[in-house]
Amino acid sequence: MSTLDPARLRAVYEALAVCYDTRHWWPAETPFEVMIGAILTQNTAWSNVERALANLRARIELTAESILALDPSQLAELISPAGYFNLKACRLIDFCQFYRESGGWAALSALPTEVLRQQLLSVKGIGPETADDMLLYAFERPVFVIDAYTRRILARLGLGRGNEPYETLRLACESILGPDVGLYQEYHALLVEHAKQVCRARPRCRGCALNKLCAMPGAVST
DNA sequence: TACCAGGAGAAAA
DNA sequence: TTTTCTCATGGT
Repeated sequence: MSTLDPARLRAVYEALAVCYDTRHWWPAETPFEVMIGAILTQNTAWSNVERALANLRARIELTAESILALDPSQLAELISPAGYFNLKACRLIDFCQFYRESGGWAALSALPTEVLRQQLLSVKGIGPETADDMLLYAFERPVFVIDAYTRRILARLGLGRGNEPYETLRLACESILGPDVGLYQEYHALLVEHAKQVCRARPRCRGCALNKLCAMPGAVST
């Protein structure tokens, strides 16, 4: 059972929206590049992912065929700034094989959202968060992304326990906010930006965009 | 030097 | 079913 309060969930968005500029938050030239970035950014700061993407762009055109044409060790070397390079090289290859065998962008983007989500999740190395990043930012489907920042901030505000199953939290947020791709993209970006810029340095959110919400009943003041 | 970052999968308990 | 471990570089 979710403890999400609809009014407070919307208030969080409104409070953050006036504080951060998240335009071009997921910078990419193509949807495929978004998907590659989603894999590379697993447990990795975006600044390091940018270096890896720059290395790839300097060497090849960012397509599934070009990545599959690379030698795995060569691919690992190019993406090394993003960390876990051997692991992520395998994941990129697995994903590119899936992408090509599924018929590429045209075929995948024609699938219903839930079917597409299950297909993405069937690829080794793509978990719920990575799949939902792809669905929201590449395929522009109304899927709310739950990441560690989202859990942390919502739990701190008393909008959850912080340990709910991924699907429980995602469906609860989607139910409250309604299917709105633009809102989901913006909300996720705002939560990440807020967590990066304020909450990490100030665990109690004092003086931050969510100051008033942190003081409301149910919020965690640790 | 230690910790964290836009996770996921496998192994162990 | 839940928890722990592994993968690894770069910034603070």
